[in-house]
Amino acid sequence: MRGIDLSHALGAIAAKIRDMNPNTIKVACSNCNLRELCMPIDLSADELDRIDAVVGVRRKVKRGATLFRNREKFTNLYAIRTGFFKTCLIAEDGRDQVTGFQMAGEVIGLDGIVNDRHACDAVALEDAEVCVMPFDRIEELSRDINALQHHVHKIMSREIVREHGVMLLLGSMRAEERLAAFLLNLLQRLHARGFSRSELVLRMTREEIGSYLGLKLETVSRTFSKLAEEGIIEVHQRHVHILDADALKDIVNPKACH
Amino acid sequence: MRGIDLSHALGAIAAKIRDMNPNTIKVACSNCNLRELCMPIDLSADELDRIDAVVGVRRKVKRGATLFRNREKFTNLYAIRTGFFKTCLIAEDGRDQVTGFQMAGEVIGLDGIVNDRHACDAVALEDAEVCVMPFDRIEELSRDINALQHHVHKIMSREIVREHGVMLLLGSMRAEERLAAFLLNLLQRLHARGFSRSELVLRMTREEIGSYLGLKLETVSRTFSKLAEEGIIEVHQRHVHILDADALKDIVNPKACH
DNA sequence: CAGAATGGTTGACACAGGTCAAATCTGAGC
DNA sequence: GCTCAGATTTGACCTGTGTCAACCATTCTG
Repeated sequence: MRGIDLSHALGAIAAKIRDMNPNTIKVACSNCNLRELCMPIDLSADELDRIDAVVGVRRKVKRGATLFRNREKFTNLYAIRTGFFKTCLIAEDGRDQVTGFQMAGEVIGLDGIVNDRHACDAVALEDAEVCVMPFDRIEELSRDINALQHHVHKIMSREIVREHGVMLLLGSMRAEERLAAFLLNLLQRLHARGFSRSELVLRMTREEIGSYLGLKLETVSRTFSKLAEEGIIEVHQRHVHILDADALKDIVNPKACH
Repeated sequence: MRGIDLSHALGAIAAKIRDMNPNTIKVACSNCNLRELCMPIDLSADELDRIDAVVGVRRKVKRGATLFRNREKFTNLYAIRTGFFKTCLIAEDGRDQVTGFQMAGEVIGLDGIVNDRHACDAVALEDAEVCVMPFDRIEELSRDINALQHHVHKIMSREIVREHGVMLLLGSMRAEERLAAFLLNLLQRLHARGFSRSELVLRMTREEIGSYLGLKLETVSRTFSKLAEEGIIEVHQRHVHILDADALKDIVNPKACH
């Protein structure tokens, strides 16, 4: 199959570029969940090459542009290389619900598999680059490579579990708890990527945070101010400094005695 | 492998029993989503047999009993044969969030794949019977049978999309809209199983509905009463009669002019 | 069949968060 | 550097749900 050889070659070139650029290496490998899709643990060099070939093609997405849209034909999953996305559902009556924020190393597009059409919009919140992974090629390869097969399943299962958590948040938490849980979640994911555990820059507006958390933007703003007054965080626009992470955890989980 | 032969034999016996009992046939096949897992379209007789073998073992779950519990080791997916389940998440501080209700033909347990432990409790809301499907056997078989592989992916993707919908509901709808959406969703699923489009029996308490919808039980009760006053439904305990389905749709989606 | 337990309904009232509005801040583009 | 649309903050007020409590209905149990 020429297609495979071609993308294999592209993969090899990409690997060379990665070797030359420390930042890219970091995102693509050791500090990156992406590894879970294209490099499950215990992979032979050959298997790794074949997976790399699938992940060969890249695509840039400008801030504000969509990676895919609701109802669009589904063909690819996307692994985020750099940048930050939101996924959102727009109801017929115009209501717009942010269903998630995705950062480097995360996989986006799983919603499209059921009906062969995407079921939400994916919008870049800053200039981004993604690895395009044709889903039929993933299915093909995961028939051969057990570890890949299982990792695809894990990624989907993880998304299901994540959404359970969001349902708990939306269904039973108050505004302050929601925002605290949101911040802790972002911090944890950013920290896993080598960023500070106490400092973060929000890539989204108050309105987008509010949509995700089931709150109005004014409530989000007020809640930020309240947490700041209490000395738990410092907020300067989209820059947030965590002063007391334990206090945040206490807010989310009142009973826990750390 | 003796295990396969044994469960294959069990599968054959089960098939006979199915042939003898019209009700069971109905659930297992034509009117059942379960078909999507154990019988993707376009399957050879041989493939079908092999899949049947995986789905061989059954398990009964009494009303109120759990099929699996949070943190329990994950080994199986379960296809519901008969009965009705809820899945719920119990936070450390005791908050309890119902994340879904599942009925005959639906698959339960996908949350366990990521961490090899279940991430929620599955409780039977009425006496139930499930098909036990060892997940490693499913993975094994889906390497061979492309249609099965794709159907597993679809089932997981469907769950992700369903949860997106719940997020929209929890994040941006008012009590009346939530309840209307909930009723319409149940009706649609029941109708797909051959039940009336205008009549249903709730298997869960007001509190469980409330937990799922992010409302308190009193609000659920009041909202039922309100819809009844408006002549849209009739409620007698857990029996609900839909008098005006269009009105329900209007409530969920105000702008739509049907 | 009585009594208890569970589930459901309804009312009165409180409050978290929504709504509306005004003022300020900010950064992208010119 | 200036400008303007968009983002954020804050205040005042309103409303939909939550909370608490009393009561009713149903089913379970001995």
